[in-house]
Amino acid sequence: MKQMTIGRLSKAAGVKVTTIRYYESIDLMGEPERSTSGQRLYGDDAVQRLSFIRHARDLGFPIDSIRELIELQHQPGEDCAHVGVIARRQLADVRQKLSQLEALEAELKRMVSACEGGSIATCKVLESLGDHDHCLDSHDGTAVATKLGARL
Amino acid sequence: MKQMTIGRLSKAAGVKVTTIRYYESIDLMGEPERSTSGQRLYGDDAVQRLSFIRHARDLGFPIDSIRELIELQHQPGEDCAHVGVIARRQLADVRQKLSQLEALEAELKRMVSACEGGSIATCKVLESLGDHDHCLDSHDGTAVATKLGARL
DNA sequence: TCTACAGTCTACAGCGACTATAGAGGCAAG
DNA sequence: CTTGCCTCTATAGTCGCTGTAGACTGTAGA
Repeated sequence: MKQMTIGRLSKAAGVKVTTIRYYESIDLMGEPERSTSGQRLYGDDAVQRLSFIRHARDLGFPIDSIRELIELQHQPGEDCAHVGVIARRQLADVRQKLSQLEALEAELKRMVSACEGGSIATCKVLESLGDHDHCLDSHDGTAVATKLGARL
Repeated sequence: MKQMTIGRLSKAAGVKVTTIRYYESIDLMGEPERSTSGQRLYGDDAVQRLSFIRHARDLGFPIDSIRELIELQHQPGEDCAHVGVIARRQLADVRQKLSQLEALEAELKRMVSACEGGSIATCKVLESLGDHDHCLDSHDGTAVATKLGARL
């Protein structure tokens, strides 16, 4: 099989068609050839590249990091220290999110198990949420969850 | 102190001024009174409500859940079962994200420690990313990280 | 009173990484 | 030829804010 349509590429790499087109629009995937009727045609190299992107996204690498990694890939002679930096940055990011999520888990668990039914008026969950002085965050005005959701 | 400006409310609840106005625009915070010159004026109840919102956001509750919780708060006679459902849903969400992040952490750690320097051509990190058959995800075409980032 | 300067106002664009929708045209099997 | 899926472009929406521009207001010191 020499050339495949976007749908086949999509299945081969496990990335949605619309996402592939999106990647093309942000220059993460190069522009493919086109059939006479204008349909995109890809070779096997596209599967490789897209799988790479997908795997990196699965690991939470932001698009810009993936762009860097792909550029580095194309300079096989260079030292891979830079790659290590990017990967460790990502690992640190994941670990930070992990510890924040663990704190969230603990508080939610506590809240949920404190609730033994009854009326809204005495609900421990709402009480706990309304509690003004809680423990989770430094007071910089940004929600923990916001930080968590920002990337990854 | 009877009435406070948005800046004071911001400090009292630990939520940015712009965010408060945003909450107003999406009807999460009601419209406050205004001074003759048009500045927003809040009472202490606003601090309560905003702190509640902030705490819930810190725990990753999506805005829509918070809206539900606030509505429930205003029906003190009702049973709090619904509150429990919302909280447990959030807890389940957090736990799912935790387990995905743990898997990410493991793979990233493996990748990073496999890299002992050298040239790009032999870099284990890139090799690992390029590896077509990896283990993380079911093949539904959505990146794990996407799911993680979606909410929370 | 004048002058800084911080705070507030509205309206709208931008972020990241897609997803969804509309409306049109293409392609292969029956 | 028709059915039905695939592909095309372009645009708007998602979530939860954040940032910007440009104008006005409120307060404290000289």
